[in-house]
Amino acid sequence: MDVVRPEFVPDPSLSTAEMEALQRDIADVAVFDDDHGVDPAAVAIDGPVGQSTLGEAGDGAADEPDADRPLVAGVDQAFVGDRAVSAVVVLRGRTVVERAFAVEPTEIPYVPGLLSFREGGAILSAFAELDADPDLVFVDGSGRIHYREAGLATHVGVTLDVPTVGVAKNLLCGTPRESLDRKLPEGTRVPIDADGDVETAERGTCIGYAVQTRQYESETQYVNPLLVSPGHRVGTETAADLVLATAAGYKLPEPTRVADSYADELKSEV
DNA sequence: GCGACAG
DNA sequence: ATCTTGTCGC
Repeated sequence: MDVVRPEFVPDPSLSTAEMEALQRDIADVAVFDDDHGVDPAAVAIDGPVGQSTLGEAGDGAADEPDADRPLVAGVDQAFVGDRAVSAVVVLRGRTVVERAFAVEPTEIPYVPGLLSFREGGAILSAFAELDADPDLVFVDGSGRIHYREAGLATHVGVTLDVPTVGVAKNLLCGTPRESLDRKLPEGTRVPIDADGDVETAERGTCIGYAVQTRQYESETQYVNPLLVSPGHRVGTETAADLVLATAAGYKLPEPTRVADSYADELKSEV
């Protein structure tokens, strides 16, 4: 996959003010509505909990049950010393059809709100190595849940012009409509509203959801929800639907989970 | 000055 | 993100 909007490629050498200005430009062209053709039901991974399997080279369409299903990718980063490893995995249903990666030196430290300038370059390089063009990409981090509505998932989605969903484990900004500090049942979603920290959105606008993909049986112990938001060309509600549909018995959606372990695997080899 | 802050 | 042992549970 190649960059479609070169003017948005993250440049770590920009000043903070320039980075923030670029994010505003990105948010201006980002589409937080459905424009993707992916039916959550078509990407749903159901049945018993099981690991995604690597597709075999000789698989023909005849015995491939997922042949007509959408391609969904997951991307995740790991760090080795001063280098970032970005790993992309493409799934069709539960089958891994392609993997790609890139290793690049980290130019700048992590700064909340400017994550895409630290990790975006490696991600784009990994996608440049990818032959497939996925119908949807899950990115590890926020999308619209961001100070300028231009988080990592939005930045990557707009630059590649591919539908993306942001999946984060922690909340960057915004206010949950109800407390998340309690045990939420599996399948629950709690709206995240823009607050004073979100400069570009009217206060009260729903910019994402806390999504409970998994929960324990136990009464006292509980799993924290994921924080899901549109990256690009996906609506807020649909972003939550897609995450719930692709969570196969684990907290993380399957594409993200598989990209996670691939990044770990690469870390040992690099 | 103090608190908050994706990965 | 990363540094790390044991431990609870299916």
